[in-house]
Amino acid sequence: MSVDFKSAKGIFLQIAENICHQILEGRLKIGNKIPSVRELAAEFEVNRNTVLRTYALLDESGVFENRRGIGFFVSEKAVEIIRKREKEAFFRDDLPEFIQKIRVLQLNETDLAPLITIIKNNQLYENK
Amino acid sequence: MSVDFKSAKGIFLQIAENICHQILEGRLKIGNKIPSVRELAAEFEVNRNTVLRTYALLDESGVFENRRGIGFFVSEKAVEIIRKREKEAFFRDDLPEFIQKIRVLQLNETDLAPLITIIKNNQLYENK
Amino acid sequence: MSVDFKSAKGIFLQIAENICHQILEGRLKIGNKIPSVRELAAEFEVNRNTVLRTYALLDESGVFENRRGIGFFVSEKAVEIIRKREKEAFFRDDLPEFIQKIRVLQLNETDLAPLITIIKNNQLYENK
Amino acid sequence: MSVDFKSAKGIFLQIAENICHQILEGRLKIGNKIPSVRELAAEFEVNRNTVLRTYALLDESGVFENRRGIGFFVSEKAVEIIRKREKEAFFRDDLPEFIQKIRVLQLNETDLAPLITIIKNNQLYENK
DNA sequence: GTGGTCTAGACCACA
DNA sequence: GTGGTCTAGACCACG
Repeated sequence: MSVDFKSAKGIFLQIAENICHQILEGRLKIGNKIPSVRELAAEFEVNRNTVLRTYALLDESGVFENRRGIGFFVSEKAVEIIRKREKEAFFRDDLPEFIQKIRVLQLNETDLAPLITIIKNNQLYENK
Repeated sequence: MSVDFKSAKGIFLQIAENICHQILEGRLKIGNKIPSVRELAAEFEVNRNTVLRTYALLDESGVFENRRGIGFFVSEKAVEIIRKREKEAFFRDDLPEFIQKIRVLQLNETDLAPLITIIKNNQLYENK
Repeated sequence: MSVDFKSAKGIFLQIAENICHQILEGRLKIGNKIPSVRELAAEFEVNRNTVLRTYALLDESGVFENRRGIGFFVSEKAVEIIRKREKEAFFRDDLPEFIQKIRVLQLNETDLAPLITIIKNNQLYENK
Repeated sequence: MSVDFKSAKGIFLQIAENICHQILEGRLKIGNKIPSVRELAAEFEVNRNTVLRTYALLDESGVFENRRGIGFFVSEKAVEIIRKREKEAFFRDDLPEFIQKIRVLQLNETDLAPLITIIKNNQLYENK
């Protein structure tokens, strides 16, 4: 659990992604208490305000719930909200850009064989 | 041919990509003279400094050739350089990130059908 | 009887309002003993300190009377005090702000029909 | 144009409201450039970050549009968005709370005469 | 010049 | 103890 201070992505966003992935993977479950702002700031060796910004973001978007004077908790709809948000972003931004690149670079089935394998594996996985 | 002023990507980068893609697709050929900074600035409705920055970038990466007092031209190795650079970036950054997202979102063949079609079409294209 | 942990209003204030309204509506009468701090804390599922703060507030504003070693009681002037305080606050703060919003949003008789009905019903109520 | 440093409402929110009202009243029109963060900070005698927060808020909610390196502008849908947001908040929060208060205080037509007059005037205003 | 991020530290209300 | 706001100032990319 660490942060890339050199990345183009803001630290507060990296922390947000980190937390969201923990929720998606079930390491943080619905209703769980999130570490306090001060705790997480210490863990990531980051300023308190940076973590606060992450939490405010996740609070606004409905992933967190805030109980006054107690702290933040994983909201009931957290998984749903995260998955929906990421899916929308994927089909709106990532996929078109990716397609544009393979077109421009004229990449073929051979170049992208591992990608195709992975897509088919996801399929199998789901059918189990 | 336009620019997204709201995008997270720098405008000078958007213009650079635009020009590189024109070169890859053969709309701008080796040896062609590049429009002057002020022309392109007018076309994109953008500050001249922004275009200047794009040109400096493409010049120093070897895509452009600067003939003093005359202007910029598409360098001989432009296509080669661009393709190499973009291909490297694709396999180093874009593809792993894309695969990661597919995994997290558990997308299957059906979700990504259009993508697969495009990859196969690229294959055909190349066999011609 | 419950509390909104997400509200912007402090929880101790929500509880205070709740109690005051019970007094105004006659569900808690003058001279009645107030439940102990720990009882109320259990009922609202709230920290004892929070209830303590509510009681301190109502005590110092004269709504409660503290009989040492016994507990808190609804003071003789409770109804009078609450009504006066809330009325003042209403005409000083709430009403002007409400009018301001009606103006900005250009709300008309139709939009506010339920409100007008309620005001007229209050009239009838009083004439009985 | 000033800010109440003692108010319970955060400064950044007061500034946001201030700007939204200017837009609703037509003093700031669609497409107008907003003063830079630094300018407004100086005007309100407030820290740059505070104004930045206001602008980020209005940007996210679609009231502002951000052109990289140039500044913020009043978005096309600004009026629509503000009006919609305020109307929803009014009917969801303010109106029920207001009704609750006039019920508890048993206020009648006489007490609220000025309010009723204003509602009827809004009606007339609209019919013109 | 523009906005955007981060830090450090003070001060506050609330539980 | 919790989060929330504000300040002051540094540093960055972009136009």
